[in-house]
Amino acid sequence: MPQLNGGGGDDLGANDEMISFKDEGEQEEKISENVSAERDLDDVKSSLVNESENNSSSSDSEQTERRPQTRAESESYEKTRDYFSEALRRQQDGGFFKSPHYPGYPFLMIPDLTNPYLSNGSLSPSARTYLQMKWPLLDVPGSAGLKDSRSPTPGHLSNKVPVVQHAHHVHPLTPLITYSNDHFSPGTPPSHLSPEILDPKTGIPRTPHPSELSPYYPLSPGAVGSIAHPLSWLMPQQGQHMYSIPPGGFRHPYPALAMNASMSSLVSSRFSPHMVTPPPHSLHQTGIPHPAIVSPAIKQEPSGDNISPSMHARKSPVPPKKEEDKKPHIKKPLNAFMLYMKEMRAKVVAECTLKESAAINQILGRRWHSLSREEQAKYYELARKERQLHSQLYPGWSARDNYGKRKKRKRENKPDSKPEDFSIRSKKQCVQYLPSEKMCDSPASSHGSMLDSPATPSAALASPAAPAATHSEQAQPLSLTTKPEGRMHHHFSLPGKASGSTSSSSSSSSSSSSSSSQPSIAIPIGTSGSQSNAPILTRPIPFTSLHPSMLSPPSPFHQAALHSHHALFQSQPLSLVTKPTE
DNA sequence: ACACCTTTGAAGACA
DNA sequence: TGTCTTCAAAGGTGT
Repeated sequence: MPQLNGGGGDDLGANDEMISFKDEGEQEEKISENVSAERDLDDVKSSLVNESENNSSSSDSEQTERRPQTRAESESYEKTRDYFSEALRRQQDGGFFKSPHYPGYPFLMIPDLTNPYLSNGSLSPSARTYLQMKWPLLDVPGSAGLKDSRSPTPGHLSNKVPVVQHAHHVHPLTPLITYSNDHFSPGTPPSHLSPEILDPKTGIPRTPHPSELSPYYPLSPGAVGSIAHPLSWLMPQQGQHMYSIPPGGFRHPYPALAMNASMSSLVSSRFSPHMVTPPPHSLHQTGIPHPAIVSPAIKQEPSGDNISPSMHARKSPVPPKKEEDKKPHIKKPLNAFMLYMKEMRAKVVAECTLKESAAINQILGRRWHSLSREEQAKYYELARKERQLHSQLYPGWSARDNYGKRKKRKRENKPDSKPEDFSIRSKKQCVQYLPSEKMCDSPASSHGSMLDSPATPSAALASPAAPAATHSEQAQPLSLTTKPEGRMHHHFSLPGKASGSTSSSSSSSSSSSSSSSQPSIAIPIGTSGSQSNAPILTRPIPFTSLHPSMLSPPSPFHQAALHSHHALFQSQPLSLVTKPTE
């Protein structure tokens, strides 16, 4: 990731981005994790699909739409996918995208001007903010989705549908690749089969000029050709928009909303006339708003966003005069973790039966730490671009503008906070949020601040300074096992109430309300100290988690120990604490 | 209806 | 400068 910083004049504060350090052992552990987890995950996914078929029609259609219907199809699909994956690799090697900084992002996002900035995924497909260009022929299952696109599937009408993905050869970012096939209109040629884009004026397919790929970002020129579009990250995977817009569309009350030529050309160049319907609210290209804009009226009102684009077209929006008075809510640009979270949420949801975002986020946080530095760097870079784009769109915007927009987030003064508690900082609480019955992964110990890295992600990559910390435990294969096994004796099995001592001591009683009903084993381990929330382990505690080496860069000795330790735990698939061993 | 929960990171506020 | 707070996403849960 040489372009991460490169002194490229990033004036957006990207230089202070931190990347959690992961030692080398984690890489191979991750590989092992993926390999070992894939089988289990596939099984679980299958079961999840079966469940979902009975549970939710939307989920059903989503799942069936993306998954092979039969075993024969599945096998064929697997083979085909492998084949194309290989082809993809060759293609990448061939330099189709030269020196891909983001080998996992072989897609282009197509903004959809129809209704690009609705706030949630409960929208029709046309409301998608960006469509994704996929690698040619890579997206085999997508064709299935494509053929079904004629009938609006609930899959893109709801963002709550877990999207099952195959774990094989799945880059952490691939959800973005596979999710939006059905957003190509039925009559549209399979745009994703070709990297070419359509001229917005003529509609003639043409090959995108490299300069068009990312004219937003003058910096990191090396990434321009490889990163499809920074705005692609504004397009969540489940038909959800990263930002919202007022139902009446944007009227760019702020001069900042007027995009400069390069921006508009970039956006417009992404559009296929087949895919873009006339803007229902006379949205000019130069008026393309950043989806961060959210009308205060609808910001907290998902239902209000569910107005279909057609409705927008039909009924005249709210008198613009009124909205001019209101200052639209410009959301903060997403940070790296948020980008990661948006992307991986569906996958985690699909892998687990968890639905609660709090629990999912714990898993995501853990996975975030288990990411390799390179992988994290991608998100840091994209977050940086996100911020830059945001700043370009809204030069005068400040995060302070959003202060107070939310109603009282946290209880500032927790009456029960104990002085000796490591949760002195009131921000976070040590709560084992994951229901023990459904736990598919234990939350990560939060040691982000502990993993202080050099000033830039790239620097972080070059000179890891973070401790080995709990990554050995973090990199445990994601297991969805729900039945206790013999391995259980490896960890500090405690009665379910044992967590009470931990959570009660480190968290407010109120905060544990959601998890109190399902007590899970929570064992605090060595904490970062700088991070407020105490890590809760619900797995066998790796000795490295407690080892002093976690507080310092691993020495070769420690690395060797870690490796052996990793091997040990790799041979033992993560046993989840599903119920107290009693 | 709305806040909470949970995660990390960015940015602002404040001492 | 360092610490703390707020917000960004998400969606189930609780009030």
